[in-house]
Amino acid sequence: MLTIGKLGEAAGVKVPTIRYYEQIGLLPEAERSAGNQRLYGRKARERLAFIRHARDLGFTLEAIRDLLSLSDRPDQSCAAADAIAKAQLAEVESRLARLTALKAELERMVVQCAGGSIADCRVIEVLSDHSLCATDHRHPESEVPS
Amino acid sequence: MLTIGKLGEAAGVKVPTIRYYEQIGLLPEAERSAGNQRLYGRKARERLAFIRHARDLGFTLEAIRDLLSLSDRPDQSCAAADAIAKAQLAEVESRLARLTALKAELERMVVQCAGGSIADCRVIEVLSDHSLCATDHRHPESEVPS
DNA sequence: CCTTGAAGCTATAGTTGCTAGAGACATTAG
DNA sequence: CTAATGTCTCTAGCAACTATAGCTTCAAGG
Repeated sequence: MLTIGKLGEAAGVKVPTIRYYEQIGLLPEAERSAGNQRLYGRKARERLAFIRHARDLGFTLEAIRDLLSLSDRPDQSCAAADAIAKAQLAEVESRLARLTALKAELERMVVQCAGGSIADCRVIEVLSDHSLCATDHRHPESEVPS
Repeated sequence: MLTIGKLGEAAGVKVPTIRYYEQIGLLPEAERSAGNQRLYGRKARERLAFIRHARDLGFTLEAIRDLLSLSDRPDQSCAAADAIAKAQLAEVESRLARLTALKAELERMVVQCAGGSIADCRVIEVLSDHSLCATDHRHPESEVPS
């Protein structure tokens, strides 16, 4: 049995994050020692590793909640899990596309900056005037996931 | 002079967002009409367009605050603005790299899912066991901007 | 056995960048 | 003139944590 600190170290998750996951019901309430400290066994370790890995892959906690409840029913169809993963893939692809466009525009901005004074700064200028953007494209919705 | 609604429409920014920008000091306090409604002139329009454009390019509000205060002093060196833009570019590039890796992994997960039952689901399996990832790479820090 | 320092506990509040709601007043179209 | 928007302020909520305060428990050294 591991204490919360050891578990966090093992899984690469910070201690308050583990407590947070318990609080929102993503992890079950941990067993407690005589002195009221949380103790974790193999199952909790595996569940946390699952969560961590899915977070690394960009799944939201909501999606992870769904995936976890699916993995608790191994006899059912895999379609739902597949759908969640596909949605996540689509999301990642769309973010990639947006970021790629942003990168191009930022690069142009930075390259054109001759290092003079603010008055001639391309960076400020481009930001001030959208029409100075390379093409007449409208900007992507936003680079930050909604 | 525009009302807040017209301004928002013109700039592609929602009304509460404009009020929020004013509240956090990104926009100056607006003039008011006799009936206490906000009124905006050319300068406010330009400033909001600047903010909107910078947000579209992924700059944080903090970075935008800096860029705005730079653009208010047109005689100074452009180096600071350049540095902010370069930092943003680096951030975007790193996110791109991470997302590209995620995409590859998600694609593998999805492709390998044969559509059987959860017990054989690659999606769940890969999430459960990091060692099933294609290579022995450690995952990127996180795909979500910190 | 006792002390000290690290690690754990709870609870609350802060972060970023908004968004949504309530309830009241202002403006405008018909 | 009335009804429908639009705007006002204020507060609370979202994701996914992170940080703080003030306490208790635990493990190791003297």
